[in-house]
Amino acid sequence: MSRAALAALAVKDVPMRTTNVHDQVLRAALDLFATQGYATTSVQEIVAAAGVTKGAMYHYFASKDDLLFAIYERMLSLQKARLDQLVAAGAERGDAVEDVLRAVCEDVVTTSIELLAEGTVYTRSQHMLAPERQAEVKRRRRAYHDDFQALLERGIEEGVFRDDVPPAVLIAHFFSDVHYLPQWYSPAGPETTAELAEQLTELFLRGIRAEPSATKPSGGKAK
Amino acid sequence: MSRAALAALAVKDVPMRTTNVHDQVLRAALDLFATQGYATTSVQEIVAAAGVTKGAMYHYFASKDDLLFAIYERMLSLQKARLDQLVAAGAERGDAVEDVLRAVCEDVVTTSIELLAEGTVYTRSQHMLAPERQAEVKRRRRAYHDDFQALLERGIEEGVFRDDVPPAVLIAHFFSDVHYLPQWYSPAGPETTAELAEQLTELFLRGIRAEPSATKPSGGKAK
DNA sequence: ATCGACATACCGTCTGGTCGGTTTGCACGA
DNA sequence: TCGTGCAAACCGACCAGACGGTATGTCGAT
Repeated sequence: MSRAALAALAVKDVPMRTTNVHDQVLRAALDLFATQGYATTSVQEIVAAAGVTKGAMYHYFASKDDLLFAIYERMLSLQKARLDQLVAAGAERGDAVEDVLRAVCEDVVTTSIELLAEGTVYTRSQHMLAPERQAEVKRRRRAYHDDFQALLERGIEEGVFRDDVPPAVLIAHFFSDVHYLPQWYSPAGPETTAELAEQLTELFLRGIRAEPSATKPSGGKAK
Repeated sequence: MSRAALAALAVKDVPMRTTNVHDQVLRAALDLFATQGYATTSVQEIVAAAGVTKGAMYHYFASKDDLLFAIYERMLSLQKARLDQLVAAGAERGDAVEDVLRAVCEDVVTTSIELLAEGTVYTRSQHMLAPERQAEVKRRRRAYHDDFQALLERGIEEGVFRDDVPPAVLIAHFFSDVHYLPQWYSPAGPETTAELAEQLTELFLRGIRAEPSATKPSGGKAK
């Protein structure tokens, strides 16, 4: 059931509204922002690429900034929903922390590859957002990290993850991989998305696992 | 000796020319580009912050783009020089691959923290460079990665690093940490730079080491 | 007749870059 | 020591154009 629910959260299903213009403009903006950057893309270019007029665009969006924020909003909502979904499913099944974390990490990588253009924009253009919007993005990302951190801390308490590195560093270590994807990953490359997600997740997990030596007396829960 | 040579490559020693104006303008540009972004910073702002006039600036720099490229140039030269230095020193001493790699990684992290502003600009503004300049940056970074990859491949051949993940993925896994630093690291944070460099390097190395099981018959070289 | 969905023409602002001119630093001959 | 010449350093007013955004109008559906 939860698996089906997760599948229902596929990228394409997150609404870009039903209006055609809204849709088209946002798609064109995402594409242009990702390839040319926000500042170097004019509203004229966007509406031309979308096949609409400036009047139409400004009927649906308050400003160019609004257009940019819509891209962030969509991405943040989607990723947060998937994370919540996976954590809830893991809790329901009583999965071991490491299994939940592995599922989460692989999902984040996979989703980030599907949202490669959004990822490019996210990294490059965050500082172009209006200050209040920037704060909103930070707030949302913070909320996301908190959920992720809770997972890590549970693992640390259970003794399966190392406790000699601050959780903040562990988080940065993982999300660096995710945020770096748009800068090197090419769909034309040799690996499949799933393989890459597995590999990156494995590298991360291997790095953060507690040393097998000096196991605590607390009962280890086998898978 | 090589240690002294490395120390001689400190950040501050890389020339920003001796002319005061050149110096001042570049510093102001770096600062503003890092905080506001390239496109949203006007030449007027830069020269005002540097305390010079536009005429003076255009006497030393051909264009705004030139200003941006100078920042990249400086950073790339410095990092490449340090990498070469460390690899050469390791070869001279006959160090084990893992020790050389550890030294390199820690140095990259440390240097990247010293060049935090440059790192911010690097990630955000690469697409604003003139196409030829963009290609030049890519070329330089490629050269850097090739040296790094040689190190990894030597380790893989010797059996100390895992061979079930492509080197390209291993490289991305490490440099993601480096490139992500400007987005989360704060000098006001709890860890010292050296600690953080050690931690990130350790996480990386732990991830890429070959499994201790199934050791190859080739003689393992103990440290 | 009212309203949402657009189209079109237009505006004020700001930008990167230029250019003619002036000042400064300095070698050199008398 | 002083003038002289000359190039490099520097000034700042100016420009052409592009940009985000708006005001006003049209049109079909209800």
